[in-house]
Amino acid sequence: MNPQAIKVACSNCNLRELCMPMGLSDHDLNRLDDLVAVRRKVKRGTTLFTNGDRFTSLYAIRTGFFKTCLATEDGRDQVTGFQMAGEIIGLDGIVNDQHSCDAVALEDAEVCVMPFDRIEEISREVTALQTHVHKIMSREIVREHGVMLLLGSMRAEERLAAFLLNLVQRLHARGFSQSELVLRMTREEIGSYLGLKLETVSRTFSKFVEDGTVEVKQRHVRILDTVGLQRLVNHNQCH
Amino acid sequence: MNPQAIKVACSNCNLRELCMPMGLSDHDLNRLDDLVAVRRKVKRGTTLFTNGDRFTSLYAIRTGFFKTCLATEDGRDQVTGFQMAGEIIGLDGIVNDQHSCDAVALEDAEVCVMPFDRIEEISREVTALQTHVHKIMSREIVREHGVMLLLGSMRAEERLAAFLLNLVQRLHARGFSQSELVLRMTREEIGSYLGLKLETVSRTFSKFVEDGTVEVKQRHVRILDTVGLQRLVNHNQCH
DNA sequence: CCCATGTATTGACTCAGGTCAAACCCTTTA
DNA sequence: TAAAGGGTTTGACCTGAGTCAATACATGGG
Repeated sequence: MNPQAIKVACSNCNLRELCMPMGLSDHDLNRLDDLVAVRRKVKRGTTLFTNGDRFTSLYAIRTGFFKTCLATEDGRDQVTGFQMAGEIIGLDGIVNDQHSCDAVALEDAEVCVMPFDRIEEISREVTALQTHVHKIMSREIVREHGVMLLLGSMRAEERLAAFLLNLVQRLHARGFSQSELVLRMTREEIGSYLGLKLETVSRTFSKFVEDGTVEVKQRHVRILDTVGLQRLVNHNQCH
Repeated sequence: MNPQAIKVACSNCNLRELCMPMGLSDHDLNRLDDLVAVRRKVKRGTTLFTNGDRFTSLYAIRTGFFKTCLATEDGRDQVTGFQMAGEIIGLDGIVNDQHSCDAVALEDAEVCVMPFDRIEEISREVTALQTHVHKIMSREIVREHGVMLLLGSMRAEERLAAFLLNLVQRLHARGFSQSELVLRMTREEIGSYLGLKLETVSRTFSKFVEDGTVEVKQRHVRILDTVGLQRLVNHNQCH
């Protein structure tokens, strides 16, 4: 039996409080059960979709960790986000019926494939889903505003602090520690996301360690002074 | 008679090819005529909405020019975009039922107020509108990806070149010149958007003038070498 | 086990863009 | 007409982050 043929259903998924079905009533939840066509496994280092691929579906991450990135012909490469379980990727493809960035698995991952025409169909009937889809897209817009603020006006330390706090907060919402995390991405990928070179990321980590703000052992990070990091982000040097 | 009570209709709006009704059939178009509740005038320098305002509506710009910006308590201020006729603002408010940025008119403006619950209602029945709303949000996400690329990996000249080309291209789609434009915003606002200080924006303009790429007289800009600007954006220094 | 390879750290030096300050220009108001 | 006040330009100088290079560390394959 094809492993992709296993019947999948949102209604008994352990991510339902976090993912697409968030906030739906039990009744509406059942309507969602034919939303997910199949699940798909994505091996570490491979892409779920790439720039130019025809857009057909949104993807809900079940397990694993992704980056999305924009690569230009002239060799620029910008990481536009890191996504974890319960988050939705593929929204970039809607506008032109083709994807405009790459989604790369940073560790072995599994996603729920949700054909977009089915999403539109169901959300015409299930108001709560319609609203939820709108909120997901709006949330992404607001997140990106935050990244613009970060890239446009923060210094290296502030950027890295904001990045760590954001990651740990999202992990905590998934039941992980508030203070410990394992980075799934390289220093270079962090740097790309934050508009810094990998050396600067490394140096800034070292600075935080010197200050006693965090402990770093390779990709394992323990935050010792959350408030200190928050102060860094919220109070720029003029204050 | 209250000027806001004038009956407004998308079906005979001169922006209908560009704005919310884009791509709708005549039949669907008529369904949109009760989408716009009222029009609202916004004087130069005043806000259409600000951070924290309760979200009720999206706004289609009929005339005038806006900036959206994010202000933080500690005095950072990031311009997240500039919007012109036919563009939709307010998408940031959907996710938390309140706006998370300010929309400021840079010149006297008029917008069509579209209550969001009505948008959701109509788009449950008019598939083309549903799709269009999704595309508008996706377009905004993709636009912001582009800004992240700009802020994360471009040098000052490349940023300003990309900015000018983007503006002139959008103006051209509205029937204006491909090579001449009037900036509606200050150097400081351009700088905020591009992650640069106003002095750097000014210097970079001067550099372009020296190179014969553009002519600048105050806020009037004439692009003399579009291809040169495109080369700047597309080929970074390694190539 | 060692070696190869990808990743990370650290140091020395450079430079693009920021900062501070002065001068200028254009518009508005008295 | 002058004075005031945004907004803009330009110069001189400074600094945070980039660049280049050497070294160290970790992991997986043979």
